[in-house]
Amino acid sequence: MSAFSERVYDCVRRIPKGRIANYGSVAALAGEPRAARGVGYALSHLPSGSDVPWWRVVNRRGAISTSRVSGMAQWQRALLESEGVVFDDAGEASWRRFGWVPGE
DNA sequence: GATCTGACCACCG
DNA sequence: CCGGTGGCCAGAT
Repeated sequence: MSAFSERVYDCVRRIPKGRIANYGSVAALAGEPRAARGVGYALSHLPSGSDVPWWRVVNRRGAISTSRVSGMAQWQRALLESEGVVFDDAGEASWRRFGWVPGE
């Protein structure tokens, strides 16, 4: 694994339960402010048995970005809702309430 | 080793 | 407000 991926996983592990973070923020914390794409890749190929709460990572609008992967969106949404995150009619979580601010 | 692709985002126009 | 473009990372062909 590259150092970047390691940092990404570490940052994602820091996300508190019931909170969400976006790819951009995670990338920034990992040292690459514009590497959101790399974050998506890293999370899409997570090592089996990893303790990384990937489901707490959503897109900039607070919506599920895993729609591209069949079945994933439903799964992720269920996990987040079980942690207390609420999605509105647009399928977006209230960033103001659940958004994780690094350093909190 | 070049090119494409993918759970994306910021920056212009 | 919407659309195009560039930029980042890692794996696949």
